[in-house]
Amino acid sequence: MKIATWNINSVRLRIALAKRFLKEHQPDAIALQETKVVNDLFPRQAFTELGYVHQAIHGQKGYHGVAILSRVPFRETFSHEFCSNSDCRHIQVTFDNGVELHDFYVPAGADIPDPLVNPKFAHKLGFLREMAAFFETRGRRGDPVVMVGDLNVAPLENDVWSHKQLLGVVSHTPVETGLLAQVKASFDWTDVTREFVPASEKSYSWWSYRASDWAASDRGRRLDHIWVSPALKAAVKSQQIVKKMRGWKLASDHVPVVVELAL
DNA sequence: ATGGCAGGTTATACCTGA
Repeated sequence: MKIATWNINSVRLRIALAKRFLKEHQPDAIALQETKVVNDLFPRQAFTELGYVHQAIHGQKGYHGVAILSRVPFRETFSHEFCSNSDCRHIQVTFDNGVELHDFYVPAGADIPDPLVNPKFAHKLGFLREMAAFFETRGRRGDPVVMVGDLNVAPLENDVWSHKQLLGVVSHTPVETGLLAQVKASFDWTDVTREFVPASEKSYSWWSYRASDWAASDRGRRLDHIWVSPALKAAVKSQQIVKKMRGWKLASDHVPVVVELAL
């Protein structure tokens, strides 16, 4: 079973890129973030035509929005509301093979890394705390569960282009990476990418639009993650961060991450 | 150290992203 995650930064604007990616990589399911569209206007047909006929969509106007598009059936969909906020930032499905997939879009947190003066940063920290509580409360750690999404935190030193220069920058501050570690511990998650890419090696999934030459400056961050529960750790066969897509015309600033599971 | 871009919106400037 192949699962992909991608912050698509507007599903309507990037439908051609989505088609190209799906044809090339043939995932069984793709989890999207930042779809930026209400459910009624979601381009369902484009995905249906490619075989992704099972669709769990949770969107809102203009911002955020998540969706899971799948070629394999799922029997259940659910969205949990975090921080008593109706933002569309989570959706989960349970496939007929028993695998439960969670798709998250964690708040970015804006610029100032101080929850006392920046309510968006406070929201981000609260969201991460609730994620940890959500999985602690869920229990049943023996279940086959996959958690993917734009977590908006680059946890390790080599998940950013300069650890020292980004320690005070939102996405890599100690309070954020500390909380993400708590989320990871809440379900004994395995960070799939780092099972294959050594911690000593740089790894990014996002490059800013603001660089004049994203590839030359290569100031990236690894914000997009695939985690698996202990029951699935042995089933992980490969992972790929599809870096070349950052260079496609009209690219998202995030690229997809793909995991292959022997299921 | 800084500035740099992109997407959406009852738009044509402003908010958000990270």
